[in-house]
Amino acid sequence: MVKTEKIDSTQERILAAAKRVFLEQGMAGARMQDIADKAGINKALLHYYFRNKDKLFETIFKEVSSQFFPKITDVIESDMPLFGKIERFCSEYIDMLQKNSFMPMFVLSEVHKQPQRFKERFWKNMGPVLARFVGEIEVEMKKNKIKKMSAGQLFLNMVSLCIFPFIAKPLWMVSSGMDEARFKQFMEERKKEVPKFIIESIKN
Amino acid sequence: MVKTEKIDSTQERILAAAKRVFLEQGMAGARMQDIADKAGINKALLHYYFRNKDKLFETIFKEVSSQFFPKITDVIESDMPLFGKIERFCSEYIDMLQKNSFMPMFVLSEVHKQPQRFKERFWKNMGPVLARFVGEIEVEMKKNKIKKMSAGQLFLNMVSLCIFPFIAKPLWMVSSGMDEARFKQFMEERKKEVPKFIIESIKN
DNA sequence: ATCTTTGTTAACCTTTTGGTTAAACTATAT
DNA sequence: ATATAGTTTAACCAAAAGGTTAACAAAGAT
Repeated sequence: MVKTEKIDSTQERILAAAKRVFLEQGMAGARMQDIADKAGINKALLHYYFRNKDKLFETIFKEVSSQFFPKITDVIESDMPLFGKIERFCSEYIDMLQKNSFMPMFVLSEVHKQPQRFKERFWKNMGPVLARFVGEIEVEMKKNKIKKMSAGQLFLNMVSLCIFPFIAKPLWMVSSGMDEARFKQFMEERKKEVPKFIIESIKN
Repeated sequence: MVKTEKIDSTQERILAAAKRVFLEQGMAGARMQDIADKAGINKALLHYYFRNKDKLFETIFKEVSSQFFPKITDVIESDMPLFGKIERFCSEYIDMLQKNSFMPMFVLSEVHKQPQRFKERFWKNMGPVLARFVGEIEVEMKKNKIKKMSAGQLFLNMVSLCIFPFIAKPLWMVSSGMDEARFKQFMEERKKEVPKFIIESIKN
């Protein structure tokens, strides 16, 4: 029906605008007026759809963060060899971040400012996912396929190498003189470089 | 003289308070009243010392960011072998960040929000520093001491592994269940783990 | 002693910002 | 046609936040 279509389109325009503004400015820096403008609507209408800034933010944060925490499960449960899994994880994760390059800064910055709130509202069953990956790594170590090292450190290395470049992107572009296209290409190379770098380091 | 001492002590209390608040909340989230309270003074006095929020922020940002951008020069110009330099760089940098763990998120988040402003006001002669390090790496590659790879990628890997853990610290603590002490220990181990990880990967 | 400069405060002003209201418009069902 | 429920807006409000003023205190300089 026409009605539903229109409701959806307005709501979607709001969500799209809110996402853009929140990702760029963060919760504290975002202005409701700015969101309304970018959605092409009146500010009151914003409050009609989402009672207040907090509710709107939470909606966006939920959506964005659910994407940010990668579904490692798929990769782990596949029956590839460990190195293949690392390759796939890095490559797919970097690829996803490339399409949402503001995501890491947004999520981590907000968690940074309100870790307690984050823990209470968003941290459901993320623990097991990490634990499973760490577990698998430890198995490979015992089988002597890879060097002995802290699985936690290795995991942190992996995500650091994938995520950090997007957090440092503006700084990196300014200091290296790369433009958007060149940066994209640089990240493209990284999809292969990062897993190679990791595997080279841990293989026995 | 007594006079100067008192001026300094008030100004220093302001700067200390401002640093704390800006590092925790960022420019947009920081409140002048909050800074005044934490410095134990009237809000008007804040404006007496620093004309406005922007000026105060700039003062803090300058100070913090100058620390954040490490003086690689020292390390590079020393006549250690490359691997020694990498070890020293990582270890010293992680050590410094451990004493200022909010620094990375603060600097990068602000650069992220206003890259243009940052470029104009703060980006003086940082280029050469990076270039020099990259240059040295390329020399080692030609001497076949290390594997051939993009020096830019390698440099980005290095800083990623050093900096990212502090950006993800709150998230990591929540998801791994580490407390402050355990995290500190974890980072302590990292001072050796990171350079080891890198060297293991690049050595020929 | 008193004049001047510097430091400090309480009270006030202005702008920004999140949020509300009441009225108008739209579409659909009766 | 008209009642009704949902959508949209202009105008408004209250609180928060940045910033200013004018008066007062402290310390030196004359």
